[in-house]
Amino acid sequence: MISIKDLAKHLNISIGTVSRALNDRPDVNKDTRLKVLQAANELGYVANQSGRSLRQGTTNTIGFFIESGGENGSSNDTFSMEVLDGLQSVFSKYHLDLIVLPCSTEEDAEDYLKRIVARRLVDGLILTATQRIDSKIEFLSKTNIPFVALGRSETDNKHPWIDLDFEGVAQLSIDRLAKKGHKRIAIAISQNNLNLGTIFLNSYKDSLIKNNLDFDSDLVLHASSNGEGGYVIADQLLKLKNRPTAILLVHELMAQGLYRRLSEENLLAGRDLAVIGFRNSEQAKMFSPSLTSFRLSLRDLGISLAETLLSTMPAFQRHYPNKRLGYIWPMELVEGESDRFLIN
Amino acid sequence: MISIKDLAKHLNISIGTVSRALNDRPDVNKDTRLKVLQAANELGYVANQSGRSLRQGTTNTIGFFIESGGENGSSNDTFSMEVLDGLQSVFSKYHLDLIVLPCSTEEDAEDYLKRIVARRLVDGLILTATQRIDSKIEFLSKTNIPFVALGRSETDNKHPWIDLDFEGVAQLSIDRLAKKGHKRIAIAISQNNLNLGTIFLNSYKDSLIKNNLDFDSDLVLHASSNGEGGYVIADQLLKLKNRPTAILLVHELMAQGLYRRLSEENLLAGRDLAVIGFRNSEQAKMFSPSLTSFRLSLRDLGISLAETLLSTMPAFQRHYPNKRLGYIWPMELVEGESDRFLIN
DNA sequence: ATGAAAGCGCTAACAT
DNA sequence: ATGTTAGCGCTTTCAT
Repeated sequence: MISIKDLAKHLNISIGTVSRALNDRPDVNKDTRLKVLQAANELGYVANQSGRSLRQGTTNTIGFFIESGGENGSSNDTFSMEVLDGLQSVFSKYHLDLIVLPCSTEEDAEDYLKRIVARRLVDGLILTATQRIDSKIEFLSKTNIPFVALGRSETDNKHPWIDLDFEGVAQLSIDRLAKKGHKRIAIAISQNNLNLGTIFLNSYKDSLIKNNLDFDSDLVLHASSNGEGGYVIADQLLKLKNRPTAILLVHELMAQGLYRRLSEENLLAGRDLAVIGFRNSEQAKMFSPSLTSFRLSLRDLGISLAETLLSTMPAFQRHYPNKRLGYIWPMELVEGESDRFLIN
Repeated sequence: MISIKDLAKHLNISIGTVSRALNDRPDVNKDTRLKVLQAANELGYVANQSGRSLRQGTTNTIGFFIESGGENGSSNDTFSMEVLDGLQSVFSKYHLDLIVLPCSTEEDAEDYLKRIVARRLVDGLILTATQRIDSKIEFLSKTNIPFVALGRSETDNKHPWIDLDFEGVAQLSIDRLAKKGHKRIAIAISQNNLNLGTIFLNSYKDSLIKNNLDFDSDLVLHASSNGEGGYVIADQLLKLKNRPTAILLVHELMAQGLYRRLSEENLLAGRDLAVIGFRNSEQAKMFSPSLTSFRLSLRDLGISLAETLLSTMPAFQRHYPNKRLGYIWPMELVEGESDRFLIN
């Protein structure tokens, strides 16, 4: 592999000049710059990142933290891809590379982050899998590495975050169902430690009150955020002596298992039970009946995450002067068939 | 952030000894080593990766290449997570970190890889999104960076690869459907450039011949590998004057849209049309009717990918002496309800 | 068993 | 505008 020394020798100029030319410094002759860039291109020279990082103390790399090993029911799969693309569309403007840092199930997330930070692998981090009490946030706040969290947390150290509008979704859903005459509305929330469950549940309660509906703890169902979880929830729901007429899901994947369990009893969403899912994924439309759920642009979310992060990084914040610290990402109702019917 | 110099000063010994102690060199006093490790732990010292990389010419990092921006219909989402976990379970034994390298839709994959390789970001690569003719493979073969491809390619430069058993799936499926009396069996393949489509289609043809069934090009349907694609395919299928009685899907996500379109005509998979999906994801069981498809352990696949890669890396190949270059990953039929019925 | 020092590739400060 | 050189943090060779 070719180094800057080789390139300089090849051109018969000093490595200093080569470096300056490649880094677009102003104090370099136009012709020289051209020659250098051309030679670099021809010989396929790209700066060794370790050399640069060591010298500059910066890696030009942003890390996107996730937890691998989808067994735990999050499986936010398709989600990430589009978000990643949005992130990259911003970072690429500043020649920042995005890498995904998957923390294995076998490793403690905080230990993992400690290693990443200490090794100086990235200049900034995007955090996911935010928990209600989150040691990752606590740790990162102590270091001075810039980061932005996807998801609110009660562990709030004045760090920037963006979260989905769980309140809005819960409220709009309950309002809508109440208007259709539903009195007993269940809610399916995830059983893991993520913060969103709590937020969603609280908004659900508030919205019930607003609509003069009674809260019944029997109607709060817990399961994992996937198809299986939906099946379990439908099963619990069917066993209730006083069944709800509607249900609100914290994760759209749950709909699959829910529909399945209903069909086993010859019941149908949108006829026997009103169902509202959470995120309007590409799949929502393909359910039968199609799932009423909430749309958001994941790519735009990625863009906003990137901009928020950059606004906290000294080298870039001039580009993004007035970013908010916390931001609730709006979601828009997409009417489906799954909550079509009215209660007399 | 603390450096090895600080640590050495703190302990009143030379940085050479500290380095040796931390790297488990034999020629260091037991007590010294203990003291160093303890101090490192206390002060939270972790070696700066750039410094190490620069000196050693190695990064102790493996890259997992993917293409971000799921619009293109691959959306292999949940897939990756489990594979990643398998990979990490192997790499962690050797203190190798795994990072995911998402190539944005806006960037050419080969250019992206060139940058990654030239910057010396990783010691080895796992390639995905393998194409029939794949410039990524061609490029990587020219460099001397170790890599393993997930997916076969006609661009074969004696590089290691692992691929799913498309032949086996096609053959078992056709045999099974033929045995149930089906004479007209359609196949839904992906419209992108990935190699798997070709392989799947060829095996399908071969298996038809083996079962004395006629090949009809009308029964080869193309669409994107997602719910939407399944909808489109069902639509095409319904328009055929001479409809097939069974269909084989190259991607299980297609089943969603297919079921949907069928339901719009009051048709049902497993009663009016036999459907066999590809991978038995967690979702398959949650379809109604449940989807006959093929199981594989993604975690084990990840483990095998990792081992294959290591077997080509000089520093590790002694641990994995006799790995094959190419390997077809077996898949096991899981009977569902979607192909239940018999043709008289 | 330990210390001293070279040098990996790069950028930036200083010199010219 | 260009050349020269120190030094980022680390490992490893050569002394001792």
